[in-house]
Amino acid sequence: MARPREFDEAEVLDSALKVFWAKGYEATSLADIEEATGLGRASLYAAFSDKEGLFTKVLERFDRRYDGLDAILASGPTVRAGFERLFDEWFKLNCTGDGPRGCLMQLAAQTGGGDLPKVKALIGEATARTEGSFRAALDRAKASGELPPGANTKMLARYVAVGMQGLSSAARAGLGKRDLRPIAARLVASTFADVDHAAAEAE
Amino acid sequence: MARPREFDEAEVLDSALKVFWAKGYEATSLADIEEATGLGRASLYAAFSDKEGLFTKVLERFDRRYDGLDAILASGPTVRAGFERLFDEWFKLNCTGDGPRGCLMQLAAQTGGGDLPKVKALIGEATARTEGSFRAALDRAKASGELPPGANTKMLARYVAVGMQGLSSAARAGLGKRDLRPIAARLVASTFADVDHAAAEAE
DNA sequence: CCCGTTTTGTACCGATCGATCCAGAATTGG
DNA sequence: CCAATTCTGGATCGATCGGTACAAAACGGG
Repeated sequence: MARPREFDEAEVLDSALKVFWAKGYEATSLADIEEATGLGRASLYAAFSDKEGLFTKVLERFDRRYDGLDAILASGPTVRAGFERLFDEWFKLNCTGDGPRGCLMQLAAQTGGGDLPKVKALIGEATARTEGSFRAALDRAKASGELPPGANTKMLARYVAVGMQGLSSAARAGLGKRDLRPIAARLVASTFADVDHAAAEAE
Repeated sequence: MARPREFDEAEVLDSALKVFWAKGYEATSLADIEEATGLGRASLYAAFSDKEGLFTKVLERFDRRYDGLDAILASGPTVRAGFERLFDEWFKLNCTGDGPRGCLMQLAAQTGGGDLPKVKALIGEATARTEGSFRAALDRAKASGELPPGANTKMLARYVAVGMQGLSSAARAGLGKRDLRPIAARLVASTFADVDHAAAEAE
């Protein structure tokens, strides 16, 4: 009944994603996006009302990359093995391929449109979801005896999440999988270890 | 012999620091800086040639906040206690007061002027210095028996540094000292603990 | 007291920002 | 073939960007 679109929305979002991922929200201009996507201004604004609207759609799409991670976290023979597999997958997503490194969510949380309310909401939601599934996994570990009964799973979940943010920053700063993998391994190990007891014993 | 300056360079840098710290490099305009410092354009450009020049001076000034940290790291009865004191001080610098939270260096490393060569050099230098002093401290720990002889101090130094980056991100995202202190404590403990042995023993 | 020198306030520069407008191209239903 | 509708390319908008030009203002040396 009318002229059809000449582009695939998913492809456009992927192209825009690369730009935002590489340069951040503020430093990315609509001219950059026009060039990366091949679309004209009018088409962009018709499809995604705003720069902010485009960015939120890009963020939602990026977030979907993590969709399978919860299943991976639950897939291991132990919860700890689940976390190890989770980080393996995380490295595939954020430390390889042609795209930039690190997590776009985390990048956006630091500066990029931190004042944009929708972006802030999306980030908060994603963070809460991540920490929530971490905590659920650690609760399972507590139930199975993999963690001691007194373990503070809320704090430990945040501990892993904060560590992952550190890995993300480091990846963005240029460190590769080779450097970061042992760090991730120790992060996971230290989540399940009685670190204070072990350190006291070592003295 | 000529008209004297009507401003104190250090105060101006501190005012500009707050703006860059809060908004990031790209999102900070010269108009913002004029307003924050009270200076006019001409004075700014006469004193610090560029926006980039101003930012690098600001970064250098920020970096000086960490000057005492190496001494603090070496001040404890044990190396581990030194790290604990270091994080106490780090929290004072990056998690309290009226200023923004988190580390400006880390913020700049993610986006803000990551393409500006001088900024990149400054950040790389600061990172190397931090990891270097961490590693030196861990080597002392190895010599004193606080760490086992086979400990990979280079990796462990990076482990602590990456964890600190995670804390910085989390602080910027809004988490307070109350949330982050136990995480920092576990980070330090896990640096000195034989996490793999301790976790295996727990099973 | 005037001159040389430096700083300061302000107006202004071209470039680019995000966003809008509009005429023409492409499609389907009649 | 026409009408209705949607999409596309390009021109263009006011605002703001970082940076500069310039003249008045504030000093010290002669």
